[in-house]
Amino acid sequence: MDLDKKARLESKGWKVGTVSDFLELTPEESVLVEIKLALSQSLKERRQKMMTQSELASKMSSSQPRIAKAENGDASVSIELLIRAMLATGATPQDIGQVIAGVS
Amino acid sequence: MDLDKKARLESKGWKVGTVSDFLELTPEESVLVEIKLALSQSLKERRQKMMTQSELASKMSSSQPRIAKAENGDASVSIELLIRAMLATGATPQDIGQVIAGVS
DNA sequence: TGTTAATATATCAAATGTGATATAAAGCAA
DNA sequence: TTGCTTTATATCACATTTGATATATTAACA
Repeated sequence: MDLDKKARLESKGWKVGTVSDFLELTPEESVLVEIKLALSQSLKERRQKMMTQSELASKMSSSQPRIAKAENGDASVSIELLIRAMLATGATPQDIGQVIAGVS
Repeated sequence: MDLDKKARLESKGWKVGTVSDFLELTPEESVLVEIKLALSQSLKERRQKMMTQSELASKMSSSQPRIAKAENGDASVSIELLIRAMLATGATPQDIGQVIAGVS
């Protein structure tokens, strides 16, 4: 993973620390972050095709700002919320499984 | 979903309410619970083949009681923890994706 | 039986994630 | 430009999830 990716992660609140700290992320930690980012991206693509962030938010009783963070890979968003949002766009477990399986 | 399944969920802390409340769970909510249970089961099977709950807990700086809850589908366990635990058993994103895709 | 390892249950303070609100910024058409 | 819609950012009180600890239960076996 290059420094641009590191910078992108840091700007979203991911605590990747210094370069050496970053390189010391365990594979498990890295994979978890990558899973979250993959879900974020997929969510954004799906949602944009069919509704606004506000519409999705009310469908799942969340808030537009939280959807914005979810789609931007903000570190404060749980996988749980990402999956709930995917489901609210009509994604099936198969769709979600495929996104996760596509990581790494 | 039958009443036995409802009883099983309730005993683990899932707030499924009365029968009518239970039947009014949205498909999204049901699928989310099923994803969690599928991950729990897969985690238990994988972990049992290679280590104790305590060993897994220290691998991922969690605690043995939390692993027990994760494996028993307790409602207090997040998908995040379930996935972290799966990764700690050596599961790949493909493995995890397959478990989720197998739901429903 | 008794002893030990493994797992399950209970409790709790601290950390993390949450929706709500306000508001700023960006996009886009008239 | 002006309006209007959508998305992004900031803040915060509240709820959920957390690891830790203690302890109870179960399992396996001498």
